[in-house]
Amino acid sequence: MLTERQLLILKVTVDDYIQSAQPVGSNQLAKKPGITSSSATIRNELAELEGQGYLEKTHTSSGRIPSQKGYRYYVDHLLTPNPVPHQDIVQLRSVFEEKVNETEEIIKRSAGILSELTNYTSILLGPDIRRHIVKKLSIVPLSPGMAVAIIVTDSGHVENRVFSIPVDMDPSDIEKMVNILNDRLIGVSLHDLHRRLEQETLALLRQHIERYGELFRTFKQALLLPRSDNVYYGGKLNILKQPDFHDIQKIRELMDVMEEGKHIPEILPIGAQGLQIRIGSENALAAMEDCSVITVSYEIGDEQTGSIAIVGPKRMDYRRIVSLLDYVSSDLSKELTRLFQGK
Amino acid sequence: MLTERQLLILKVTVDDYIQSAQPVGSNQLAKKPGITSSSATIRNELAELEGQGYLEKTHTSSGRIPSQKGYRYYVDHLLTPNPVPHQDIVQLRSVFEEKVNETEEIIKRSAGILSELTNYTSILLGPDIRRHIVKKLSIVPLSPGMAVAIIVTDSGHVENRVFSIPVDMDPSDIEKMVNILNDRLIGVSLHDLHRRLEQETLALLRQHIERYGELFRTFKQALLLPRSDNVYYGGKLNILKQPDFHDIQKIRELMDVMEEGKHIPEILPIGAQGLQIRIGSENALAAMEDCSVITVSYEIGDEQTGSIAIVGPKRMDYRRIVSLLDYVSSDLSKELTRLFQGK
DNA sequence: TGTTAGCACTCTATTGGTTCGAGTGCTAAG
DNA sequence: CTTAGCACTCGAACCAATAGAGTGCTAACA
Repeated sequence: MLTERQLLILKVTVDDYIQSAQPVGSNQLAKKPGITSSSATIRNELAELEGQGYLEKTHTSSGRIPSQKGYRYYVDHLLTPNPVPHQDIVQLRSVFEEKVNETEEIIKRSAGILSELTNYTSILLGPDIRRHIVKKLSIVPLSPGMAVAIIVTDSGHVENRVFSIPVDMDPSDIEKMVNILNDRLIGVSLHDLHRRLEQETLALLRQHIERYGELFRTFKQALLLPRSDNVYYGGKLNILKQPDFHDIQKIRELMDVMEEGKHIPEILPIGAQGLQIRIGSENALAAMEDCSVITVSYEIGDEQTGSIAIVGPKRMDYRRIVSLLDYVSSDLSKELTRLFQGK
Repeated sequence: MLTERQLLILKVTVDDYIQSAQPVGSNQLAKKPGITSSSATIRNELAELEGQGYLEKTHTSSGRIPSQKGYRYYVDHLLTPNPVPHQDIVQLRSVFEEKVNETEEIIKRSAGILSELTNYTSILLGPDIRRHIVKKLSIVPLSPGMAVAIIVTDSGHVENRVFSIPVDMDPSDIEKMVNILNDRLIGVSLHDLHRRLEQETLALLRQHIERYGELFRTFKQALLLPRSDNVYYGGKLNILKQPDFHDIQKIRELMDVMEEGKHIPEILPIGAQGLQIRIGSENALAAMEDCSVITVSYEIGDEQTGSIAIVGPKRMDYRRIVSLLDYVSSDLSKELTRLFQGK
């Protein structure tokens, strides 16, 4: 195990490397405030830390950099929280100062601010819209063969799809259908919508509407494609600011992974509570083996949850980001719950 | 002016450079089919073309690369169209084969395919939504103090905003308001909506609804923010594939410009009809001085227009892209008009 | 026994010199 | 007007030498 002095040296080494991105040597460390030993002693300790796998050398006579194990130990045991600066708080709070009412918009803007503040990339995951409850359904005819279906949920989220209807459909039939749908489906979650649609309304529709078949089929199909995702990125380009990423090939792989929100399950530990840190190869994706991801969950009301993540180089400023995410998580939980609680 | 042989040499030089990204020398050119002169003659002609500003050297003893003027001459006078390959057509047509009915979705997917096909970045601009016509308005109460306003347009586009309402609002008053709004505003364009809202409905609302003031104010405000933009990008990351862009700083500037759809007016010649090519510094933005942008407009019905653009390096494959955009433009015009004409 | 000064050693990064090759411009002959 | 020939230029690649930062080890010291 590690002595007090070794812990100190490990911590200072990681801190310094996080700050400078340069391998750190014994002389440099000896000069740091808080360290009293001479460079020779430090050299011995560094050798020991390297022997135990916490540090690495880039080449035989270079300074040390933290290994994966070193970072892991650092975040698990050596991380001292530091308060979020007032300035950051002001900027984060600005999201709530403008009168923005949509959950989605708030989350989106938070992502932007978070990435600006950190110079890393942020990923915010909104609450699972499938748990939202149908508040109202409507169908608006557009042209003889087309109509748009609209679903409003209790959160104020609006889903809409254009679908085709029989050309000579009687408008009153559409109205009847909307009435039946609303009668039966208000209060149902989006998750259950499709099933309930079939179970509860099909028979009724058959009973009251001529030529319900074609209409019902395209309508059902329209609702099937769950298109909109609720992932918001901030500062995807910040990757380009990090000196750690100089290989254009690597950058491309990384941005590719983040491009379409397709790999979210692999990037974020969904469902995990509280704060999670994944360092380097702890990430599921090969493209992210040089990255660290810090994730924290937040809650809206008692049921719904979302995630906030920061993606940066392994050499990211863990201390700052952890504090920041802690703050944002509780702030977002509080404000979104407040916005939501009136339901 | 230029002789026949000079024109030939200029064309072959540009073609070769577009293909190889390497400065092209006299020996190389002499070997090309279609060129009969010796390398010495070609050297003389190259010197002449350089003298007239069509070609440049990267250093004293290098081969030639096209100058801005050279590219300009090339696209204006030397571009011979080549038919769009069957394979590309198949891929482009696939957008219309799936039953996607939303204009926006079609445009979005076209952007994706176009970028895949070209390995450049595509920007598609949808028709100006402000010209769309209101088909239906509705207000759905969410919670005591909140409601969501929904506007459906004739194109099937749905705009929605959450806004606050007086907490003890009478539900029947909201219904009245919706009736008045629909009565007066259906058929109005989104562009005129705000003005007409005030002119035509305010007096009526005052007459029929208690405490219309607060409701009307927040409703109006909600409709004011014209949030959603109708710009779709495809393959933003393709920039990273181009060997011309190796400087990470440049890449960042470029991606920055394209990030938020903020600089669209500067990137695209909006309103221009037909095909436009902007080469290098002909672009308005400094970040794009190493890029070329090829733009083509398309029409939906007789009134609405949009733009399709491809952004690539100056050394882009003008011939291929021009043909491709010509095709896509007419195809998109045709299909979207068809989708739309039933109105 | 733990700490430290001193020193030889290692490895990188930088610099300058050399060579190789592709390409040019010019001249003179065809 | 065209072309062969040749001297010249410049970048890229390679190599050696050097400086500098850092290490590991040994021996002296508290």
